[in-house]
Amino acid sequence: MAAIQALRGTRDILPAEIRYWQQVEAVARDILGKATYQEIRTPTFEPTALFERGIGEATDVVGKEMYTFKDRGDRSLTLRPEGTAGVVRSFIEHGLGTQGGVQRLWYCGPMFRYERPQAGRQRQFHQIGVEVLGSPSARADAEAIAIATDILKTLGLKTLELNLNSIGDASDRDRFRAALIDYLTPFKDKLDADSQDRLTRNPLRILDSKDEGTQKILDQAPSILDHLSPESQARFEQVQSLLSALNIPYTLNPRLVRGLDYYTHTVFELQSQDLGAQATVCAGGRYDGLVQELGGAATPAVGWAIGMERLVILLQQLQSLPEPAIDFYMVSKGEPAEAQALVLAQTLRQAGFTVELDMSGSAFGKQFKRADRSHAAACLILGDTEAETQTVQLKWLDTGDQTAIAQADLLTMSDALQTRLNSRTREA
RNA sequence: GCGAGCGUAGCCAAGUGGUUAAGGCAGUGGAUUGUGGUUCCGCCAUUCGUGGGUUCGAGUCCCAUCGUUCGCCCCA
Repeated sequence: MAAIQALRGTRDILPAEIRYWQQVEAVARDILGKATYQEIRTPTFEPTALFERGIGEATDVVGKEMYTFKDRGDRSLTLRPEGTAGVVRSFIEHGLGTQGGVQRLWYCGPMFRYERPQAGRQRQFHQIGVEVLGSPSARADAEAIAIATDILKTLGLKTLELNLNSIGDASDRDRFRAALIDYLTPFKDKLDADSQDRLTRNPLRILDSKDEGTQKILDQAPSILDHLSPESQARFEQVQSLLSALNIPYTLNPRLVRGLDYYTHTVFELQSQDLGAQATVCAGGRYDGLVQELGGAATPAVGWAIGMERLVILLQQLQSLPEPAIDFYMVSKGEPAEAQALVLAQTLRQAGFTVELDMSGSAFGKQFKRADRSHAAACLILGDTEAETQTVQLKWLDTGDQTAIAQADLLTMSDALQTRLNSRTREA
């Protein structure tokens, strides 16, 4: 019978890889905690209407990438394709904005989009993201970006490029859209097919077309930055000067536009040269209209999301994380000894040591071979003789030193054992 | 959704239509019946993602299907 395999676009994260995920989560948790961001967990499925209204019905994500289905109560559900809509729904539903002040929230978890899988792009993928709700200040944009770069830099990524743009507010964009259409229409026949199609549907998206011919035409196109209102422009300049004050280098990219409808003003992407076509590791921006769009009080907000799979790919290129260290490898043979070894292993674990118990029942020689391969600091050995005398042999694997210890004394020696273990770690 | 490449063991692979499917790593048994790292010997794919077809003969050619990789699209 054929074995059942993981679905297309889904994958298992095996123990050898999970260490990287845990490292990312630990670093993010620490940095976000220090900036007083609080974790929030929202459901992985939501009413379909939430994403249709939040992300925009005309977007590709909503139009052709959502996992949407009817449940047994005939409700239309969708597996979340991104994190922001759910967090905003929760923010409104629980009145998190009514306490005044700014809500700094972060989340992590799986997202779902029905796309053709590629390296760094799965159908179930994972994001870690933040949402800052309630501040219109440019400082909120700069703080959010600073925290993202801080997390990535702490993880060891030094070569990411920060692309920055402002797409202004709705009326800025209306004016720009008209100017862009005026400019592009005479060139319509020379644009690539996708861009021709977008000229009426979503002309801003033409700006980030990868087609060379289209890019050439765009060289002379009007820039969004020339169509910002004085207020939007001042706001964007403030974001830039704050980033400079934070010593965060960035590249102005007037052609950076986002595929989700809710963005306003600041948009940004952090990209790597080492990921192929899926280069964006972290992206986000301001979304001042979304809370109101979803039925809440008008609330300015900014956020971003990191693609975990892409980040982990980069980390694996960068460094190899060691296997977790084992303090003691428990070798035992013979029925009473094996029982005592189990009890002793539990006692040591409760005292804080990491103990691997060999349950193979194979010859001592084999068990020592495995002990060696486990890179444990020391072996604890129990055979018939030790079982009878209630002792245990302690053998340090680096020097080969071996001494007999009464089982009852092992815990009272734990400080000395810990000292010896620590000195070994320092040498290694 | 579109285009192209690739699927041989847990991993890396050789194999270019001719009969027993190299090799390495890992694993495992023994030399070594209570003491590791080296070494030596043995075992480890009735079968090449799956299903059809062509052929006297298919891992090798053809078709379909599934998976994967790269690009487009999209996006984190």
